[in-house]
Amino acid sequence: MIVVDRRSVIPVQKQIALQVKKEIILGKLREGDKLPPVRELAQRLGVNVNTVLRALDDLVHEGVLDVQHGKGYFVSKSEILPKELIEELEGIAEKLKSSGVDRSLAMVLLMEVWKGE
Amino acid sequence: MIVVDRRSVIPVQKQIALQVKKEIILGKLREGDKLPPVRELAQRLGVNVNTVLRALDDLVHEGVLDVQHGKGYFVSKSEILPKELIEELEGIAEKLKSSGVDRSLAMVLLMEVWKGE
DNA sequence: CATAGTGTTCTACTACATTATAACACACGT
DNA sequence: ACGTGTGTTATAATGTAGTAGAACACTATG
Repeated sequence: MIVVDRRSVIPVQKQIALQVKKEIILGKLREGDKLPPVRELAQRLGVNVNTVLRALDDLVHEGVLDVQHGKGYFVSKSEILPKELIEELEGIAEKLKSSGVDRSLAMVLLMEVWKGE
Repeated sequence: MIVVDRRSVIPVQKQIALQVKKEIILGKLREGDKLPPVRELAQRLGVNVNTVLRALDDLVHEGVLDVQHGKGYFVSKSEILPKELIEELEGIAEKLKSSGVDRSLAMVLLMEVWKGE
């Protein structure tokens, strides 16, 4: 399920790109799958077609999607994340919330601990 | 250590606010501690004074900081995060990286798993 | 070859984060 | 009372994300 949060500080364009990648890594979108038409996506998300277009173009440049003029956007590669990792993440999310950490702060902490790359 | 990433899609203003909160929750800034002068912070971070000011004002409104005209900004409340949680986060960060997940995608996954709030 | 479904490009407009610069206001030590 | 260090406010200029709307181009199907 792809959604955008208009209150977020993260540009809608980036949110869409990241959400598509998320769907892929969670295995909900698989190699070869066709994405909905850009106009439909735009309407569903309540954003402009151009915004969707720019998001998907970024993913094409990254090699995640594949586009065919007149046909549509397709998933070109998919690496699925182990389910255990997701569960582990869920556990940590709960603990952080219990400690009074909110979404944004959780992200910063994860980044603080990321190091490298 | 507070830093801003100019390439990030997250507004500098927000980055600064989040970084200060991070320093507090990690225990590096404690209740009553005085922050560096806004001009000094601005120079150190390579941003404009106004930007620092807006970031800190947000934190004042949140009740995290306390400001005294002519004196400075002070930490007004501090809740420190358990060290085990940090270590747990570090562990999962490593695993995610091994699975080819990058910074941005890691954030999206964390948010996906967050639910509620 | 006509039509419907798709992606593509362009231009104009708006909103907002950020910068730059300056002037103003409060606190404290001398 | 002054000067230095601090926060505060205001204005103008710039850059980028996002919107809106239209026209264009490719693909498949009948």
